[in-house]
Amino acid sequence: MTSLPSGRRAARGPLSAAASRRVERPAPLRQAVYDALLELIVNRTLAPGQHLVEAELAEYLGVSRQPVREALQRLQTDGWVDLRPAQGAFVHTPTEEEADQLLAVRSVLETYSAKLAAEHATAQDVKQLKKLQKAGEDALAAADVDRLVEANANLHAAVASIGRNKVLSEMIGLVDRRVRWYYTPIARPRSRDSWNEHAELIAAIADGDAERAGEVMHRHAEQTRQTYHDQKTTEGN
Amino acid sequence: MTSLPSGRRAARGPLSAAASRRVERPAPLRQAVYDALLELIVNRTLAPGQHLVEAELAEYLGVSRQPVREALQRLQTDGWVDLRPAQGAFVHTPTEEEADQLLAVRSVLETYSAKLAAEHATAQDVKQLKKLQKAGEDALAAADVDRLVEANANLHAAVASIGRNKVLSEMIGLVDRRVRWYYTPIARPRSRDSWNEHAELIAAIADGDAERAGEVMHRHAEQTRQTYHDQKTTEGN
DNA sequence: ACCGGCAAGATTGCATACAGTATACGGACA
DNA sequence: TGTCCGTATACTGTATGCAATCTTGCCGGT
Repeated sequence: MTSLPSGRRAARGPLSAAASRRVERPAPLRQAVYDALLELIVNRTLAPGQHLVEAELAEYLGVSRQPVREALQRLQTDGWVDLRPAQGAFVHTPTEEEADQLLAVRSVLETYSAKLAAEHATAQDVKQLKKLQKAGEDALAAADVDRLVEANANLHAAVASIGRNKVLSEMIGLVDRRVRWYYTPIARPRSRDSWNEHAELIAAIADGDAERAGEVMHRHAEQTRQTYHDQKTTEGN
Repeated sequence: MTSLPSGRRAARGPLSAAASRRVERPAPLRQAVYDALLELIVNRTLAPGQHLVEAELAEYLGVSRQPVREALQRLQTDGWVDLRPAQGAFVHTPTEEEADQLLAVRSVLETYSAKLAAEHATAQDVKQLKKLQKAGEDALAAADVDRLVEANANLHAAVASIGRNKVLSEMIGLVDRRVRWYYTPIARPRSRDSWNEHAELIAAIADGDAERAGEVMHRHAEQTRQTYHDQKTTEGN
């Protein structure tokens, strides 16, 4: 793949097949570049610490330096790259300290998110959660790690969105993605426990029991944090 | 003021006066532009909803469109402007809903921050907090609103920084600034109460009592939230 | 052999130029 | 008179160009 799907000039057929009701502003290239680069970072094609040269990325993606610059700057504010003045962009290198801080913040945010979810969840919402839970169970049974990771992310995102606090769920989205990036390379041993906790969580939300939902989520998050920490400290053996 | 202090080409005297030990990379223009624009937004020179034309801002600030664009994009991710594709930037218009969501998130984050502060505070830290508290009391006595607002922000920032969680304190910084922007235009009647709560908070932190510090901060934040809400609902009278 | 200075190449940061889209205005037609 | 359509203008999005700066490697001195 050497260039982006240039959706920019996508010829919109004249009312073709009742498609695209919405006005559909052409998404700026920088967004596509942002997504592409983030993907490359997350899947470690671009390694932590690596120097990202604007011109190279531009050529690789088939665009000019401009959108690349803009994407890199947003990647910086979102914590994925470090931008050193007059030196350029470097893929952010996670430290243990930072990972722990992120896990702590996530724990706090998601605990609150779970409480809100319990307060706001409709029958519809609960149904959706159970569906996501099942997807996770299936992935677990199939031992499909990729699907499991995705199901996990989806479930947490769903809980956040049920809380009806956009600011909160966007924040959780950002933090969560970074945490997973740090966490992924490490063995992920407690899947079974984790999904049991999810079941508990959903039950609490279904009951509208905010206190319990918060408590379960807190335990869940701290469990993860503990696991991460244990992994790290026994790593050198 | 029509142009930025062009620190870029600042002639660095050859080892002049032992100044600048640190390498001191020249701060990119976009950062100066970001600061300038944010100031203009916060002090309402640029009103919510206003269309920000890149060329105008560029001329006003004495730079090209490029750094302005980059600043605007970061202002977007930080929630100060909305960037509509092919239409440009508009100063973000706060909604009541969003304000409440931000207040809720801030409450959660600062509660945690207070707990951390209580766990980590050194004698030095406590001394600093008391100094900030005194600054606030002075401003209160002098009925100096500007200084009071600043003292308030400083105190909260100090508490956050004591917690030794950078991720957390940066987040609080962003959220807090936005909340203050929304909140400021509204009458700020509970200054006295607020600073009494600060005193309680500092006492709890000094005792290293995380539970109590968290509880006080939570009460403090929810109090503010309630005040905001009351103001809003009685506004039309 | 090691250190400091110097020059060449590489890369960023900023400015300018160009292309494409959205909005506003005005005239033709019902 | 009101509405629709076409054109003109304004502004954004992207590309390219230029100057300043950082980095690297080489050379001379010690």
